[in-house]
Amino acid sequence: MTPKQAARRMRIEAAAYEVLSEAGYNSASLLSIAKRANASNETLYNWYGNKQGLFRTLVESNAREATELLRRAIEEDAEPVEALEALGPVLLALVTGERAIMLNRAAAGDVSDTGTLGQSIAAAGRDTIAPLVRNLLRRAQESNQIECNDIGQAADTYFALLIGDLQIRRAIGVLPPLTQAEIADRAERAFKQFVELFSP
Amino acid sequence: MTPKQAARRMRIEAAAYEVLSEAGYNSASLLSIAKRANASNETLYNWYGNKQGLFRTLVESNAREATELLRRAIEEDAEPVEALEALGPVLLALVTGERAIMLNRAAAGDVSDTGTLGQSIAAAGRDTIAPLVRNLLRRAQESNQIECNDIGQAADTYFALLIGDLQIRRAIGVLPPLTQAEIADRAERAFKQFVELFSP
DNA sequence: GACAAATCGTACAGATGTGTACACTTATGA
DNA sequence: TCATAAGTGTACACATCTGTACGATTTGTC
Repeated sequence: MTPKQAARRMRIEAAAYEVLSEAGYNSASLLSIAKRANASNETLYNWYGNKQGLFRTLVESNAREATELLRRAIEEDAEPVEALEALGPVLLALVTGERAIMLNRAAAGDVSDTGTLGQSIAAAGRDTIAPLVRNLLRRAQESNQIECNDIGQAADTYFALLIGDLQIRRAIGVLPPLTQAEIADRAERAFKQFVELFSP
Repeated sequence: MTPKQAARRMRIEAAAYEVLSEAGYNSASLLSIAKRANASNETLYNWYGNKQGLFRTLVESNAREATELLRRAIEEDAEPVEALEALGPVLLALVTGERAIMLNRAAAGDVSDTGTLGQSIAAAGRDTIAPLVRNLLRRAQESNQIECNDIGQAADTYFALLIGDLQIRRAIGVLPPLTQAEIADRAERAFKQFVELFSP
């Protein structure tokens, strides 16, 4: 893979996001993406196989960046409860952000087709983050900062309080992107409510 | 509108659900729906205008039934807290049910197109239910059964605890339909946590 | 600089969707 | 019973997407 090819790939994936944003998943044909990227559609077919393949790589690279960001937000703090508090705004901004929402819409459109996009999103998203949060909660439990029988259920409750139905409302287009202030508010409230529910 | 026409409409809308279920929103063409219903596509265009129009009526009739169901669940109990407890499983079953999820997927696919489906879902769904819940909470507050500064925020918290990210996970196809037991469990847990957070 | 590989631009066949048109059939109502 | 309205089945023009093909051009490598 030459540097030029890497740049080409970035240009193509940027074009894919642009077209996805303007036209939506159904109307985002490989042809239109190729044109936007000044690339040949034959190249796209060679590289990604088909539309699902292209968007699957989008999901994966997006998730890789996101996971890295979250991992940093968590591991900067040695103190688990503080780490949880720091995680909130970052995670909330990510999952309600424009890119994540567009990819979720794409996955919803792909369910009756291949269903692979949703699987990729879940695998790289929740299935990667939830274990991190469970670890955090386990450490908090061991140092008697929180109290719960079922770590998994506690993690679920945290996600529910933090994210709630924001994602689906963003996905169906009835909720504009959240402002920084809204994100901070909601994350703080979710954290406080979580602590209230699970404090010893 | 003759009875025969009403039956025809029901047949067409049932066909629309069938095709939607099998092929997804993008692939559900008016032509395929017309064929499935043994109807002429010209009739569909006359009656509904276009694809969005057809699915918008689906959303609206589905929401009308759902709201009626919820209103009954609430108003059977004079006691607001009991009504809230009774509402949980009904609401959860509705919003994670196959029809609601298919319509949400359709709305996600329609965002970059007309965006009207999402608006209809929100108008007939959350925007209709939330006021009912807020009324319930206000009554509970007046009889000192719960305590909160902001009714709207409390209602949000209730929805977050009850529904969480189940809808989006159902929509992208990574979560199978919930069983009766799962619905009952989750509703009970959400109710208990809500009470714990907002009891005086 | 020359050769080989990768990529572009364009074209193509086949399939499908949209929205409209029209002759023929069925239902509605006086 | 008969005239009018409504609906069916089929066809059409137009547009678009998919996946493939191929000569021309650019890029990487020796």
